[in-house]
Amino acid sequence: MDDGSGPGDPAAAGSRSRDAGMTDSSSVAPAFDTKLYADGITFEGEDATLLRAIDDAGSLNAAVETLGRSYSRAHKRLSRLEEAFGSLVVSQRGGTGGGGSALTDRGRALLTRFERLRSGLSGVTEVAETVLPGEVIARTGEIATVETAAGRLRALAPPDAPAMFVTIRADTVTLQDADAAPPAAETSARNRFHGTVRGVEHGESVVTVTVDIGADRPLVALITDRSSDMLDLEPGAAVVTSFKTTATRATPRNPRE
Amino acid sequence: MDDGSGPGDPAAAGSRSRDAGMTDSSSVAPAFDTKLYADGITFEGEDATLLRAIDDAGSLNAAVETLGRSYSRAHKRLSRLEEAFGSLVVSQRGGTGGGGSALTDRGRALLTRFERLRSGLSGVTEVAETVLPGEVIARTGEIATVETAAGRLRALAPPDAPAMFVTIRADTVTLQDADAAPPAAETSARNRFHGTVRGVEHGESVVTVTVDIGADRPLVALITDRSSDMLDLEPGAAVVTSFKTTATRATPRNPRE
DNA sequence: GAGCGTTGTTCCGCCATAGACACAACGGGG
DNA sequence: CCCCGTTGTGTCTATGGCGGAACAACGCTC
Repeated sequence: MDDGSGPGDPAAAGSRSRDAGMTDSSSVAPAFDTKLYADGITFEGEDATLLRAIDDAGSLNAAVETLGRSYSRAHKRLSRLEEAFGSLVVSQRGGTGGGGSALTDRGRALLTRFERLRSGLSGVTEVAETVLPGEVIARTGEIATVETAAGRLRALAPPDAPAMFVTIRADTVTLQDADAAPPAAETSARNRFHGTVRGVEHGESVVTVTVDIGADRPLVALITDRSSDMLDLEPGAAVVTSFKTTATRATPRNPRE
Repeated sequence: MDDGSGPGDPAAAGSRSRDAGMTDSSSVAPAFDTKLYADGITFEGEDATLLRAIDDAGSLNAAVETLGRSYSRAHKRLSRLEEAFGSLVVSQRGGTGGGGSALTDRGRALLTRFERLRSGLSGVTEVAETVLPGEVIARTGEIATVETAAGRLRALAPPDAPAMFVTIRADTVTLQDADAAPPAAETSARNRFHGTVRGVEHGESVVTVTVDIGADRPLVALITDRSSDMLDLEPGAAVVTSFKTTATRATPRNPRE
């Protein structure tokens, strides 16, 4: 089951135009399936909803009823999952109400583990990012130095590709006051660019700031409104942007992209 | 197709013990499927490998031959994909060698977009993280203040859950010299904890540092060896750890976990 | 002891998916 | 002009997954 766009419809992730697809390149939305692998099978979205339904309903029968699935299949699936993941549900046959099923601690833990992973993955698809084209000019191990329009930066990069896209997640970008910017030496070395604020877009309690750093596309930073107030950000303001190299990733690109 | 563990076998992501599954809770490995959604269908891992094979082989026929798939199915799949994503391949019927197929710029761009997404998602499953249990004590919009064993921190959190797990990705944690730690006011406000280095594990050009910050589990930070040298990190050293609240996510947990 | 609703297990059949196969169209090369 | 290998299209078939149904076992309640 697709759970790549948070709860509900995968189409909800990006605003798409229904008509085209031919011309509008922005109509393709990133998505993903969350999985937990063990021993040979993977615990997926459908399995998570099944466990949740059992937890709610108190019986496998009632669970598959509400989900519109078949009992036999769900039971088999549960058996296979328990071979790999251990006991997930305890079932009583006979007794009050005819019996029932309930999640074990392990089953409940697996469910929260799944949700935790899903939350982390959803960050990749939901958070804005800026991608800068560049060329690798040096490399030490898994870290490459990439020359971009904004300047040189260091990022995790796969080997053997001279042309790269560097993608910088907005939630990893830190903004600092341009005047009081501390010297780079006394913190963990980081990618650091001076820029001027282009736009400030307020969310509920979070602010998306676009900063011109000399590239053709601005750097996007996601910070709390509290931070935004402290730095009193407004268009035209000078800021220092910084982001860790271990948090930015480069991927190969076609040289003429 | 499963691509949640990088290229190849999904089992490669975590070292698992083949025998159990019953007792070893760490034998479950996170994984994912990368998807690009457009108009009604999703471009998935299989589609990506098909496009790559076409790009390599120069013809759809040779591509499906090397992949062991059927021509008819691959052709139909391509047609459906192109309805949603636009022209992905150009094909010539007849001519030298009987004809052939090649990727369009759009097709190649879709491929790199897919790979870029996959790279970002793989960061979630590959990078170490520390998860701290805690209780929500305040909330403003999508940001919650969570009380943990290490102290209070702020994180993105779903509504309506008092008990939370806060997960902090190692690549979002910044280390600073404890002596020269700048005041928190002049940067974007961040979660900040004093701690002492417990372990330093060297990778190829990257260092994993575990820092005791007062919780029962240490905070894990992933920094470059260059940064590690500058801070001259070693067990027992005092450091200041900091991480952005927009980069840390909280997920509901069972109160007794 | 009968009734009830659940678990646990098996078997059957439907249907969607994918491979296998066939065949026309195409266009350069020998 | 024929040959070739590819594209493009349709059809047949096998397989796997899933729903549906049937039935025994179970244990509390009445």
